[in-house]
Amino acid sequence: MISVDLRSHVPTYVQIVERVGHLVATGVLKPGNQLPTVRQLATDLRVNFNTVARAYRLLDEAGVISTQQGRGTYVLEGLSTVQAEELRQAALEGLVRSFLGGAVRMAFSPDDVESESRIQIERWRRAGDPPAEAE
Amino acid sequence: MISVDLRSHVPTYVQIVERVGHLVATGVLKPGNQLPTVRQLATDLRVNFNTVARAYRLLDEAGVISTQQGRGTYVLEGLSTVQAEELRQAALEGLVRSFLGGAVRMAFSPDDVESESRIQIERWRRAGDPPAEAE
Amino acid sequence: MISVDLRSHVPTYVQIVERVGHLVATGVLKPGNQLPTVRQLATDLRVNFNTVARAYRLLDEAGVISTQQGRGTYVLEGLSTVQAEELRQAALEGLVRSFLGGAVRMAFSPDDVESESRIQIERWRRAGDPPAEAE
Amino acid sequence: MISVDLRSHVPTYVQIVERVGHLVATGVLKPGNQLPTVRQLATDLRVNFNTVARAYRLLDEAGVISTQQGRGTYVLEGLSTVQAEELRQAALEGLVRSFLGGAVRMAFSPDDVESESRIQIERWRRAGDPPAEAE
DNA sequence: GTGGTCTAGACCACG
DNA sequence: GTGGTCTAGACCACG
Repeated sequence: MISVDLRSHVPTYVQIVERVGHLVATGVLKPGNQLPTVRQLATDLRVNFNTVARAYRLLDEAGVISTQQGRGTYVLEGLSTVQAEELRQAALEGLVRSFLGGAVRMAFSPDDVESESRIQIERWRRAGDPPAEAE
Repeated sequence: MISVDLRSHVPTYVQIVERVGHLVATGVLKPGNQLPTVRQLATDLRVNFNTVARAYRLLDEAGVISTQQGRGTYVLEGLSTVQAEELRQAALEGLVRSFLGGAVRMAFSPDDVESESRIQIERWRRAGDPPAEAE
Repeated sequence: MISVDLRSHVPTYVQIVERVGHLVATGVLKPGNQLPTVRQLATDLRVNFNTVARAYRLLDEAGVISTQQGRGTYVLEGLSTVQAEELRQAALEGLVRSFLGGAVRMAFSPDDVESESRIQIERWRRAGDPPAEAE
Repeated sequence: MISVDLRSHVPTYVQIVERVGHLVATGVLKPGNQLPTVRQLATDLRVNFNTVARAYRLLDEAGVISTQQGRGTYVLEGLSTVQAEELRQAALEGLVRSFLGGAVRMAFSPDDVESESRIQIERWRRAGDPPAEAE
């Protein structure tokens, strides 16, 4: 259910945060559900347990999950669907902002950006996957 | 003419590449024009010598400028408007790809992405500037 | 009569020690009274058997209760009101010491600490409950 | 200027966060000042550099310092004395809240707590140091 | 069994 | 030179 791409330049622990955050936000993981243990997920993903622990710690600080010493890690009860949706929306807005920030620094116009985005999103829709990122 | 924001999380050398690339692409820097020396620009921007050197090396490899040992650095003569436009287009495509890659990792749908992009680009068009990136 | 908050960051076994110690100190549990068995209390509180066992062991070591193999666990006969008060006093002193230790590590002055304590204790007196701890 | 107690049960990285936060809050470290490098401070404190890095990361997330890849770590320019004071005040309030929370769980009265606090703070004032925490 | 802290050390990105 | 990421593994606290 959770997978990471070790060759990506996005740190492994960030990928885990994104994946788990997504599963919670979309309701695949429901409030109260136990997450895989730190060591179990580390084994599954073939990464070090510290890497998973770091991701879980960030998710805990973000109020998405609740870590209980010696008992395990659980999706936070208090997180309503509304809140989950808000987290997701905030993440999307941040993503777009940082994208447009890069475009502005390179002096692209809104028209440039809109047209190229339209093309690639359309390709993504058809292919089921977006064009691969350059290495 | 070239400025960088040291507090930004975008690496300094990337900012320099973007700025110079932009100045060339928009014709502010014309073929044959001499760029400031690495040492001069490093002093002006108050950044490390190696940082500017790395940016110039990347621009050289991209065929935007030509570094001539002992003579200085020049905007490439041979760079036609067409080529400049191609470089610019490639940069834009890369930007969009990396944006969509992030969206996929967080499992947003093409619709999600399209609608949020549309909103923020529209805001950018009206304001002249896009929403600020988070710190 | 005994309850714990699993979401609190205070370890479960510490909460049990505190609760039982309190019930004894205030005379709700009197010398000779039998405590629930480890297994019974663990079931009631929905916590691990070992957690209750650890709490009972600490209470035993502190001379508050007496665990008699195969017979059950009892509030100590020999515990006079005076002794109970001494235990209570020792607990309070430990609490204050650890509080002031934290303040010193963060370099607060006695004046800082005294004034903030005064404010919150006053609020507690009026409200019947002190300000909630952060999650 | 920064010291830690490796025998304390308070994690080393938390102690570093507290110390540095304090130095900033009291103006000993001023906005723009560079902090010791991660590796340097680790050597000085005789702890692993990862432990220091973790503390710096937390301070960065808290908006106290600014970490600049390859350049070093600096006290954040934007942090006004007012903000620093607010951070400090919030820390003190949290400390007192968690102290009173413990007292309530053990069923002490406001009077109990006030009187014991008064005694130990007075001792601290006279001795220059508060009573040592139990091991 | 489950998570937390810490170390020693490799390798990398940025300057 | 400076910070970041990751690993392998020890040892601990809590359950």
